[in-house]
Amino acid sequence: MPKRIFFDQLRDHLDEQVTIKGWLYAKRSSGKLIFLQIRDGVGIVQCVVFKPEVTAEIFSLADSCAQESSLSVTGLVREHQRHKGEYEIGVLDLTVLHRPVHDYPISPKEHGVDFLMDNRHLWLRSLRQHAILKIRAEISKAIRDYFDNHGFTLIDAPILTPNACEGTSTLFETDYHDKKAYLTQSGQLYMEAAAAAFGKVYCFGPTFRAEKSKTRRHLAEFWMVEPEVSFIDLEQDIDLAEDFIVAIVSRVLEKRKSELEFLERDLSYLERVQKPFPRIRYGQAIQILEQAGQPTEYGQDLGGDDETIVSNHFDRPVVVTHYPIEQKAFYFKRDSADESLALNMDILAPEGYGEIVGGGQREDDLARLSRSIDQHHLPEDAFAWYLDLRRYGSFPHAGFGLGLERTVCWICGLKHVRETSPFPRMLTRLTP
RNA sequence: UCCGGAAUAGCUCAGCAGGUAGAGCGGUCGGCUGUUAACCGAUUGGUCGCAGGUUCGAGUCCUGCUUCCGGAGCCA
Repeated sequence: MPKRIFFDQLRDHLDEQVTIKGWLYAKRSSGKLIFLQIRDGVGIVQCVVFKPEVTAEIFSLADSCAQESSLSVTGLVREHQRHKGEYEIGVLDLTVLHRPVHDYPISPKEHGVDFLMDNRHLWLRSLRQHAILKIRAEISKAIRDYFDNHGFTLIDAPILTPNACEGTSTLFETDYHDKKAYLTQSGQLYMEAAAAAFGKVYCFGPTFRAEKSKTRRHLAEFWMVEPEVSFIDLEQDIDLAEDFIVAIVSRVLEKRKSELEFLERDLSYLERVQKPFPRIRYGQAIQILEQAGQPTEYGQDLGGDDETIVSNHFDRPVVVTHYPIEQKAFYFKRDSADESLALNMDILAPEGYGEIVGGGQREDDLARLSRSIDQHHLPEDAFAWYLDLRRYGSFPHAGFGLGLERTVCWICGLKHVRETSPFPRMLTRLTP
């Protein structure tokens, strides 16, 4: 039997006999011809069974295969008769490795979201999900490559934590040898410790939010990358985030263009993602909202609609800085020019995709940080180790967090983050 | 938690003013030598989400519940 090859190797085996293994994606037949669309995890190839070219047994075997049967096919690689540059296989031999015990639930026609999510383990086999998750994998790799190539050290943050990192969101509670523990919602505080040890660090892993959020932008479990850099200020933090986002987008455009095109993504939006990003202050965002006839009171946080209006004013991601300090988490440093403002920044993705980055400069003064913990009604003893970072060689530092799924959602141009995760965990879904 | 919407065949849906349930797809059988969500013919398929109520009669009207969807708040 000829060597088994994958579909991206077909061009190297033109006019040769090969064996491929995969699953039957679709079948069309026409009397003496059967077209088997077979997926092998890499791609899809058309296998043509022509009655005069195979035994009667092979022909009826091909005719009897149901969707998602696993198959081994041996045949001749040739150019597709209708589509130049594509390859097909003229079948000579066929083995059915497994026949589905029931009809495959996902037909080529339309399905509802709930049904598809119930069948997420099978839905992953579809071309659309394949394209999205290939892009997700590319973005994950681009994230690692960017930081690894810029002098950062990967420091894995713990998943199980004793207390809230930020104290605002609800946490998933679990039992830890008769004590309470919580699933992390951010690795940031640990990254601050690591930044003092390694200078430039990042963590990249799953985080958890138990909020009762039920929107297109929320998951209960999502991946976040959080760089933290010693001796930089807010401006340099924004420079980093900007350079980083441009790098990710250009990598996907370079490596996953065919997937983006399959998803019918308008690439011009992504090609416009170049430095510099517009930078506005929270106060200016409020003005934009007023002019747009969507007045938001100064001091209020920007809602989802507000973010969309603001981001629609620009053709690329927009950086919004200097929010009122009361709105932000306890660890942000105040602006020395106006103590009511935080040295923070959010980056809003274009086209209404909302906040993909949140970050800023951290409070590095022991007394001020201690007071802030107090003002936020947080237990100071839980943050004793964190305050130590301000006791022993305190240093200005800044960082940010970027949500992987929201970034994938934006780059792919999807309507909902649930398709960006292989097995999304949401308010109403823990399975499969 | 709040506001809005939905639940009918395996899937996606239709079912008007209450009168005993329908299409497409899928499955099955048959036809076709180039199909691309193939096509053509036949066929299979239902506790109308659950529990009450109104009525001679409820998929349809009313009440409660459940589940899901969209959004708000919160956030990445």
